[in-house]
Amino acid sequence: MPARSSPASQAARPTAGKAATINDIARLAGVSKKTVSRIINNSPLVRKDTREKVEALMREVGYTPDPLARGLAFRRSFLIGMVYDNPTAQYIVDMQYGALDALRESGFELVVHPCDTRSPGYIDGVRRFVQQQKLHGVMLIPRASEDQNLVDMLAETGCRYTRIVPVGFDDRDGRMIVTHDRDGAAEAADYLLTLGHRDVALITGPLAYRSAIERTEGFVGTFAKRGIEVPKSRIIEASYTFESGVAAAEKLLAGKQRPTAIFCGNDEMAAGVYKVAMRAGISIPRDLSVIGYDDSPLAARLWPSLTSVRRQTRDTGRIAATMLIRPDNGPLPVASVRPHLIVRDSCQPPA
Amino acid sequence: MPARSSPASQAARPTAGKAATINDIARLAGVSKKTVSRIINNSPLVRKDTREKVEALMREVGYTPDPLARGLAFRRSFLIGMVYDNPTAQYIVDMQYGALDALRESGFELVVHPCDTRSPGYIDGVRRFVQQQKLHGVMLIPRASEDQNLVDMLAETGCRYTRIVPVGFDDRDGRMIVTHDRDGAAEAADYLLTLGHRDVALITGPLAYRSAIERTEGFVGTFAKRGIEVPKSRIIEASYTFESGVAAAEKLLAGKQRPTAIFCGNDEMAAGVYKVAMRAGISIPRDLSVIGYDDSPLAARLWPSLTSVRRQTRDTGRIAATMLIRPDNGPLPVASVRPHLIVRDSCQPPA
DNA sequence: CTGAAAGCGCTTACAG
DNA sequence: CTGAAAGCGCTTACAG
Repeated sequence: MPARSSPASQAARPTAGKAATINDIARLAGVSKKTVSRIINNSPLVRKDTREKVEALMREVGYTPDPLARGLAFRRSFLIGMVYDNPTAQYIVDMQYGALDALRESGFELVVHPCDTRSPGYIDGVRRFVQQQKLHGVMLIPRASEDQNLVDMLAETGCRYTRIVPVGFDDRDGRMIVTHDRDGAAEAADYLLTLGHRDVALITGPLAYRSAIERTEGFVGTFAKRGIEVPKSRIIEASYTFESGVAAAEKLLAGKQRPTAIFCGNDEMAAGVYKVAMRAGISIPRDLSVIGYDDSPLAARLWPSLTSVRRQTRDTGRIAATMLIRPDNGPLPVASVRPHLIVRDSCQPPA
Repeated sequence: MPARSSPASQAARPTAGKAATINDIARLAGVSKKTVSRIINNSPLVRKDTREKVEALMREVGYTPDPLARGLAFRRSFLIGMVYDNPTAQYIVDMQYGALDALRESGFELVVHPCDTRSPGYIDGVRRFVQQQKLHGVMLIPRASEDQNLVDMLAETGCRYTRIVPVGFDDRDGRMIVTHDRDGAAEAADYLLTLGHRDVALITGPLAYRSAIERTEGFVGTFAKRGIEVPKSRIIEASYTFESGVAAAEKLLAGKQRPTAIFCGNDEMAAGVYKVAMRAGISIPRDLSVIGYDDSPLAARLWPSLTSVRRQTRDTGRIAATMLIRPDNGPLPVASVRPHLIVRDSCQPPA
């Protein structure tokens, strides 16, 4: 059989149907595949002109390395996991958008993993997710991010992670983004103080979560600084749901001694306050001022539109993902995101 | 060097730190790795007792095949992509939950890919996503699912897909889930007719989308069957946003000749109607009945709570993902999901 | 700065 | 029904 029809000489260029591989690039460029590999991985051990020649070729051929093959050799995939236990759809979607902002053109993809932190096996579920997929890293979203058992498991398996948490968590590794909830609540309190409110109430999320504690302390503390104590009877612990907001509002708005303003731990519960007030003929904001937290789509759609504390959710997601795909995995400075008040139509000075 | 300390004899059991591989299982079970591979892939060409023995061993060791290695050999990953261009967060999250219901314990994971169908390069973006990740399949969510160019690109690259679409799309391949929007709108119309409404109005989504057309025709057609024509002046095309709902409602509610009821193509626009009505002192439902579409969280949180058409979003996502991971890739019967009306407090007979 | 060999953990194609 | 060889497209470990 004549040697000239050897497969090697036929495959001088990759076929249109099949994608080019590292071998094609190496052969076409006249270098070893190891050199191509070095270029893919941004190794400094490549001469500049070699790098440029090969990179031009890769662009021309439209070559991108196969993440499956790279993952197998690296023993680590190019997938970022997002682990969350949060009922607020807009928050989750914003966080996903933010993460994808950072991941775009990076070769990494985002794999979603909602879970139920109250179910006993959930940590094992995350462990299997992380280990089977050989995840490059995971983003821990509130409230799952507050679970130290989850973080310990991740540290034990050696999986890198970033946590999105309020102030008050151990920051020795630096891989966290701190959401200054206290500041957001304080800004809401300042605003109400400025309007002249003195008799205010608070509907908080479950105080088992640090974020709920931070928001409560931020609000109550700001009034305390002005010498105004918010009495215990004006603070109701609810569960971040609409229904729990309704129940809390019913208590607060029952008697004659109503507060002139209510600050809610999220917009869902604020919507519950709206419902109770509307039903009772209590006019917002004339008879009652209301402030929410989250600045969810709900806030602008309620009537009157709801003043609320906006979180930088998309930015937060972007920062968290950026941390995970940094080439070096050393300690990082702790990142901070600050909430701020969006003033709409739900507050005015007390009557 | 004595032969007894050979690596092979030391590695009789996989180490605690390292996960077992197909080689460990094969050696421990006394079969070839090819036989283990057949068992992983549910090949019928394995004797029953061999299969049971090996499966027991895999459970005992806690073995799961590496999706990276399998993907490399198969030339296809174990990832399902979700491609969407939809602003409604709850809809997207529900669809993700549904897909994950189907993917749980299957070895597949869900990779999200939001995109902007109005940007010129978006189809190339999806193509790169699909090809680089060697996706097992993609779910096409409305409204991206209506884009024939997208579907054509996918067919060309050989990537399997499922589309979630209204009635009216080519179903030769069967890989679609039909969301009978027309029926949902008809049910809303029937309900208003039963309450006695005759002078009704309609705020639709962009009629460039088949789903908006279906909802419009379902509503108008049901009135037509009763001999009632909905005049063109009572039909306003908006863009599914809150703001566009506000603008449409302002037109419809301006003069003295107001309709007694308004059906909206989604809840966002219905919230816009609420805002305009509230501001104008038009009482819902006394002076005006309103129906939305989506049954989003907003519906229950508005006051009065909004009657709305519920879509089986989570079921839809589950069915779409189930289709994609079926072992056979042949033609399938077209799946159907039916919307239904959730009656709340926003409608009553006309004054 | 560059490369040849071996390996990551699976499957395909072939043989029996 | 079972298996030995080669290969998927990369990287690691070593050598130069």
